[in-house]
Amino acid sequence: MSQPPPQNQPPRILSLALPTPLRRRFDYLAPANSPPEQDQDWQPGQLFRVPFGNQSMVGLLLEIKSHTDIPIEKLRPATEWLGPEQALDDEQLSLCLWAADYYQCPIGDAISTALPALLRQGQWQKSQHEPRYRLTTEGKGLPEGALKRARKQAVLLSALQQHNNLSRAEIDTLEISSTIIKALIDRGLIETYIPEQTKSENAEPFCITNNQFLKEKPLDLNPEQLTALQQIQVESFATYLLDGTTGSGKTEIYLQAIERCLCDGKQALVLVPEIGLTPQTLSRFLRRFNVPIAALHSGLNDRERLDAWMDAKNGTAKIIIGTRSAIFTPLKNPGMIILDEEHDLSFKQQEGFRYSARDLAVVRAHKLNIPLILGSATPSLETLHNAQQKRYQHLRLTQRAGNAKPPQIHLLDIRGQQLDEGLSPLTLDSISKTLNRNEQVLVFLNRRGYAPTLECQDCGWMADCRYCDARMTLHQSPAHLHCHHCDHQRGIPKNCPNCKSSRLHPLGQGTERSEETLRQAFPNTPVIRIDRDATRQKNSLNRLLEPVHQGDPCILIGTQMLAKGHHFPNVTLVVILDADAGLFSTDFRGIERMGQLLLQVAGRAGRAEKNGHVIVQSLHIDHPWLQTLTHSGYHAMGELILKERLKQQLPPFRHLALLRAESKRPEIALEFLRLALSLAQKIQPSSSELNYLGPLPAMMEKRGDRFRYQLHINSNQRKLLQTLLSKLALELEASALNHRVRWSIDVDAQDMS
DNA sequence: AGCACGCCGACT
DNA sequence: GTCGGCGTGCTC
Repeated sequence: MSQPPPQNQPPRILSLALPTPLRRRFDYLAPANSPPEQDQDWQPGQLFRVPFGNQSMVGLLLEIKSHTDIPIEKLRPATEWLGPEQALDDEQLSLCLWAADYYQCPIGDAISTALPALLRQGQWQKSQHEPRYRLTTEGKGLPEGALKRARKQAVLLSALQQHNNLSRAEIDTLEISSTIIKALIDRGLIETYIPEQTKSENAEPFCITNNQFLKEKPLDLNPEQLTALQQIQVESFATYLLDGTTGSGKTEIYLQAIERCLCDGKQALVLVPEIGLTPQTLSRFLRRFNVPIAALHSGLNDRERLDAWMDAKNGTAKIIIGTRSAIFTPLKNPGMIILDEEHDLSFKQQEGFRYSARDLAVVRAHKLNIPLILGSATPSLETLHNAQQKRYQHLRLTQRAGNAKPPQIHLLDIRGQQLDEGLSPLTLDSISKTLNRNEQVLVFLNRRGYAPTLECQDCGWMADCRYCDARMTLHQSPAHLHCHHCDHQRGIPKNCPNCKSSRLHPLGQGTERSEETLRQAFPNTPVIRIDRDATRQKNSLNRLLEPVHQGDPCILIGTQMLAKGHHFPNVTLVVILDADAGLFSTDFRGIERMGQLLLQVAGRAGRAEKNGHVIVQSLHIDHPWLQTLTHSGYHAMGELILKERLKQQLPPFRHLALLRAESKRPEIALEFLRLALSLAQKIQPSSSELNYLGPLPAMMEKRGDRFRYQLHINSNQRKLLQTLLSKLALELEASALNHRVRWSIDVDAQDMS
């Protein structure tokens, strides 16, 4: 096919990214006995199998070079070229390289995050139409522990219960032979099927409009929505902040913007927070559009994920909906990126490759020259600041769609009040009145378990975690003490370990306890608890919420799981039990978080025709931020906090990176950070442009039996910070302490804990 | 990260 | 006498 390469050409050296935490690229010679003309087809983004130490790995080609700094005798030939298909196209690769550089992460880590697991292992084979195995209805109805005597059959059944469906190759990894499979098929417990592509629900288009992509008529927009939609230019890059209160119809604007994108023959990439990708969210897209939609959610197995990825890559899928990592999805005809609830913390990965999908969305949209829409009712201060600086176009929606009015927020002073297990008499009275009107109540308490701790009433002892600087939470069902920071669990002591007293009592309120109290106070009303413990089983959230959607009077009690994405049209009263938790946080973002959470929860009230009320119980109702938030709204509070941040030179006015270190031995972690500081000072002495703070203990110094410290590095120039961090990371990696501590760099850290 | 090599305690 | 603890060093 191509010309043979000229003679006497210097050796071609393959520079690869490998899945190791080393901040290096690895150079290899061409695979032995590869036909010489083949290297004409080699391109960055392709995969090669290579020997690494005494193991074999799949690496991604970054560059073909004729020269290397590594002594030539150390180079080993690659084992095998895995073919002309690019695992990452040029655009994705450049995004990964940018991100690895910006977030100070080894290139291999970044690429591993961007690739579906099967690709990472070099398993390309497309299996879109390969048959898969799944349980039949009969197989699903089988009680646990059935088939005791047929061990292998039981293994396959439980694997299918866990993964929904498996391919032949996946079954083979369980070392299960085809006779076993056949036996189960013969017994009618499992069956094969050909997986279909994700299609829109019931394929016949409704076609009310003359638009072939729609099967449902778009909703009418109010003037505000119309203005916002008209300002969104689909032809070129711009970032839009779609800033609208809960229920103001942001989703409808997304849908109509996507419609324009589809008409241009382009794809839309939609990112939602981790908990946001509920079946309801997805079904709204499926109802509206008559095009293939790929959903990248956590329930997919490796094969399904790869298939969805391939659909996006070859352009079959027109709309791609996914969570954080979906920002790396390949797009054949990219037309638009939408990122909903942009303030949500789940867009920032908190470990390993600590990227922000929101910030990468800006970078990617810019490179692709396509629009990006960031949506939120409570935008992060970074984003508000960018909007103020005119880097983002600020589109405001202030009216609620339909006739819904914004909920009224009442601050309720609970100082000196006789509380019934955390509920004030006035609160109980309001709940009662609401229920009598046949309406529903939502009680928000961001603390699961029965009580935050167990206390001895004689000597003051409290149930501390052995491994953390924290109290163990008391749980009632099942009864145990549980550390929410390290997952350590133990039984509940009968007597105080300190003074042997038997007067051990729960201290404070958790959702379990509030549930109990509310049940006692309102014995004739269903009380439904929603938190991680109550919704552990698959689909239990939907099952629990079913009666709520029926609309009959009930009380919902739960954690922040209730704050996101749900619509409860008949909830007219929201009670926030403990608003003070975020008020005095040591994290400078604590107050911003509290405001967001409070408004997100408040937004659940009164979404239909009925007016909503919000009661915020607080010991500090005079607190200026709480006052501003409730009387003047989120944006006024945002302005206030931004002024404070400017004064203190905190983000978004300065860029902040954290160097974290942890070790079982505190002195080693501290020693590491002191070394880091002295190395850093040599590279970039402190000045007004860039300075250091620390080493400081983390907010929770000991966690999971490790002592944690951090060095804060902040700068007014992103470039300066980045250059310093790159050099520093290399020196730290080469240092003798490298392996003796767990350390990481967190650029634009969101969670300082 | 893995994985090897290497030098000191409690076990068949 | 060995198994195995984790300190140290290397991976193109």
